[in-house]
Amino acid sequence: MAQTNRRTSRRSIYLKLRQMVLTLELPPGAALSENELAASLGVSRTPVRESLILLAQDGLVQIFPKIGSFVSRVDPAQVADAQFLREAVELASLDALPSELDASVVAELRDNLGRQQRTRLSLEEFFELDEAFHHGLMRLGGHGNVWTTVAAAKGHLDRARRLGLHENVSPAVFADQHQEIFDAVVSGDLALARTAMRTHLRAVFSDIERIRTHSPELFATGSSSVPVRRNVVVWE
Amino acid sequence: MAQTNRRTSRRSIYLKLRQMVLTLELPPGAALSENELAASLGVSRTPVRESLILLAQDGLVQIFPKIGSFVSRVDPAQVADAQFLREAVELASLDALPSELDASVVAELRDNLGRQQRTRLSLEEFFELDEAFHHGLMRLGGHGNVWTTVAAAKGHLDRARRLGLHENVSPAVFADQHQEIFDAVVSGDLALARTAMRTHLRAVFSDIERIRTHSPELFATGSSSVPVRRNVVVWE
DNA sequence: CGTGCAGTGCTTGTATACAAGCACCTGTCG
DNA sequence: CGACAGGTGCTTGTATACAAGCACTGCACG
Repeated sequence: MAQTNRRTSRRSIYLKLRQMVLTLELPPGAALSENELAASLGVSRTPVRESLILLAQDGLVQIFPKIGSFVSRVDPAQVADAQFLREAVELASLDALPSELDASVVAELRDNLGRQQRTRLSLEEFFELDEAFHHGLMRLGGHGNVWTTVAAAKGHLDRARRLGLHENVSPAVFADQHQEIFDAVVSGDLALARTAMRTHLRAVFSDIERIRTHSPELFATGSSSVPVRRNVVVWE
Repeated sequence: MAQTNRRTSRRSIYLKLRQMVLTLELPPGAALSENELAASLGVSRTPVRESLILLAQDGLVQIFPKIGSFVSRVDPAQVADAQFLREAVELASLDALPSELDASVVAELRDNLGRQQRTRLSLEEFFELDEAFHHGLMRLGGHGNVWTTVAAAKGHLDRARRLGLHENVSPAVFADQHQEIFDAVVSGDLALARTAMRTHLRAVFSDIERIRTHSPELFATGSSSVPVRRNVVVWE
């Protein structure tokens, strides 16, 4: 979707920061100083600032003029919105599956599922496979590009999911659900595929409330977002 | 969705330019010079530039480093993507309608439909009512916030629609379809509502190919987007 | 006449300087 | 001892200067 594949420092910084936010390396609520980021990245404020503006439009960062920029807390309402959007789009994509599936994509998905079953799998590796799997399913329906929009809108959902998997749930459960969806798709059983997909997506979603009770400080509390100035560190 | 309600010149410029692009006041392919815009708006390049970056992420502007920025041509593929996303989300929203509808929203929609039937209605007025109508329907299903995401993603679709209505199609047809959807919703006939909605959205969509044959220069041609430097005007 | 090549003027990308404002800290005064 | 006022250091917003590069123009040369 994004048109600038040109390599500019703004783009690389944007991707880097976005990755750090989504992986919780930059946790919700963390303060982001344009000056600090610029210094640590070895560039000026300009590209850093422009990256933060993009992240703010993604809803991953909140910018308070003259106060500061912060990694946005996970907003349960936005998580629910992202879930609704994702379910609507992915189910509709299943309905749009052609009778003859693209063999290369099917093979790719099969390979992907094999990797998901590996025992030694880091969280990040699993998420990467998960993303590729769902994206691949939408490509089968001919709407691979729409995944970009869904992916952009589900930032909050992704962070909540990572919180969930940080706890104790094994990715194996989700891997099995992926396999079930895939089997239904290749066998042409659309009704089963829809049911399996819906079950899968909602299983992912249901974990969030549990996490919220565990780590309420990572979630937004209603509408009163409280920006907290980072303590000034004095060196002497 | 956007978090900065603070009044900054960047935000106002962004909204203004976005409006101008969506209303075709800035036609597809038009060159956007940061310097010219800054001069005409009476500000520096910085806020203008940041606005263009936001518009680029929306897919409404293409920025070619060291070459120029241009209002993106209407990409039929992106139009189709937006159509798919919109249909998926709006139909899913109908499925999520509660048994008891919010009376105030229903009244608002009824009033909206009344205005749509007025004879003397400018194109912009109709589009505003159309937006509010579809947004209201999603609010009935409890997913009003998702409309923001859909609205952001359907920039290409909106411009194509405007091109379509610029020709000769009367908004009255669409107004009647809106009425049909609304009647089905309030009567609780979900199946009819779904059918009517799908018919409506696809009717809107079907016009695009016709427009494309009329004004091919407004559409993107495959992948080879050709940025054309604006002729230099010499004053002497 | 055709071709190549430097000049010129625009473009966006980046860096830096200045402006405006919030929050905390601290000293002073009641 | 408490409260208020101003200093201080950070924040982001905006303006400006410089850097790098593309594309066209027009002249020179074969």
